Amino acid sequence: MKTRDKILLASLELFNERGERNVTTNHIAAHLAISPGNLYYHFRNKSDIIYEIFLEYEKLVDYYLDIPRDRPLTLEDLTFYLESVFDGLWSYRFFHRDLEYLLDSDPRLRKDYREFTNRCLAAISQIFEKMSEAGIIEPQPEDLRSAMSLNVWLVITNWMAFLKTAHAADEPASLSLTELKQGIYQVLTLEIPYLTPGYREQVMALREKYRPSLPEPTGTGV
Amino acid sequence: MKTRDKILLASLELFNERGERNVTTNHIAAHLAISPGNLYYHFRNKSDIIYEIFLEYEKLVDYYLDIPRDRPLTLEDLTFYLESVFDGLWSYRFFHRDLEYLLDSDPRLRKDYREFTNRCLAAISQIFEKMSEAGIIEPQPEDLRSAMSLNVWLVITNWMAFLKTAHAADEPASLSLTELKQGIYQVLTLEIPYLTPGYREQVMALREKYRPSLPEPTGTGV
DNA sequence: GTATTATTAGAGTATATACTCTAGGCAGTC
DNA sequence: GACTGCCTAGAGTATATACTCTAATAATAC
Repeated sequence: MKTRDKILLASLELFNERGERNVTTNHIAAHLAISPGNLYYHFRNKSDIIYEIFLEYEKLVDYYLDIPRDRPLTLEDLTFYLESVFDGLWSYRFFHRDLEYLLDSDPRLRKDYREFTNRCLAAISQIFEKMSEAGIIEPQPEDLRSAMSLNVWLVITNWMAFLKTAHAADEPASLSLTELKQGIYQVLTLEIPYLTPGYREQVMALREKYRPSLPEPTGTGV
Repeated sequence: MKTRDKILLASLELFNERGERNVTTNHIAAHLAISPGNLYYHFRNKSDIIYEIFLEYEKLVDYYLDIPRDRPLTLEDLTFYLESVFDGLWSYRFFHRDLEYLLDSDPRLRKDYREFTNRCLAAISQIFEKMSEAGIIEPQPEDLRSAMSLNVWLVITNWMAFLKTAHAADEPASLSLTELKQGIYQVLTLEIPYLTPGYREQVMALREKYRPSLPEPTGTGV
């Protein structure tokens, strides 16, 4: 593997583990046992590394959220979208953690991320539309659909942050992909009232699969 | 005003404006035209300052979310809760921005914040319960109510972060309290399907007041 | 007034961080 | 073997950051 790619991979790994704020370029170089000079030969600065990682993330999600135009949506599609999006979120989980700071320090990233958000919102909205065409949910006015899409987006992108704050610091391996996917339970909660009688039970069963195991997802602990 | 209080106030102001990460103790001291030594006479470290600000925030929200036990809830109550919570969010907006980092660097804060979250979730849940008692929304099973409360919490606490990312960097005074309160529109969106026929119109009218003025709240801009 | 305590200034420090610069190695090519 | 272009090492730097230390000043108590 090329040094350049190794740097991207190691950065992503360290960022995810410790948070971008706690990972310096020197850490990354040390982790790879290469010199800082070497790292800076491949990337102009830290922002550039982050930007390239974002491009990967963007590509991945765009790929997942490619909605078929030629056929109606199925429940399997819905499951796939949800699972995929949370997988992506997990793989690039450092990103949403320090989002504001990252966007403030890189105008390119800010612009791209804004467009990315808009694409995601449009995709979510489209999924709703096709779900109603498929008779899974009741049709909704445009208005409501876009407000709901936004709520879905808010829940998805912030579920992880919530989980982290809900955890006690000393809990080992304090966040797992399984836990993260309980976010799907939360997203499906948003859709419950709109389900058609024909699909209600199936979706509720799907939702049940992601129900948090603890009585309270926040884990009062004390 | 005592120096100690001035430090807290200036810190909050600077944190809100520039983000905690971009504000050093030296900045705070300089802003107040006092010496770093003076600042450290009053606070052991930066974490202590943040912790005390959190205590204020906590106190404020706890005060707002004190649910009356002796009488049913009205729509005015609901409006008050929503307005107040977003006011609080606005006044201490730096806090949710760097939340994860802050919690990671101060175990005290982590513990307190977790309990705070649980109290808020309980309050939201209670509001739902009392709203159904008052006949504003249909009664819901405990299960659904707590999942919905969590969604409300996610939307509320992350609405601001979303707004900031949706903004272009160069927009002047890039975030206003008015805009922030469009979050109320999003929260009320969550409740629409559960409204009773008797209250539906009133709540929808209330929601309408907070509707974003732009066609798309994300402001494609380009 | 004097003693005591609370506050303040301001220079200073250890450490970290992002990033630079120079010198050189290594692979291929003629 | 020498030239070229890509890659790498590693020492080094300017700046920032959180925080300390000492001495002086104001406030208060008696």
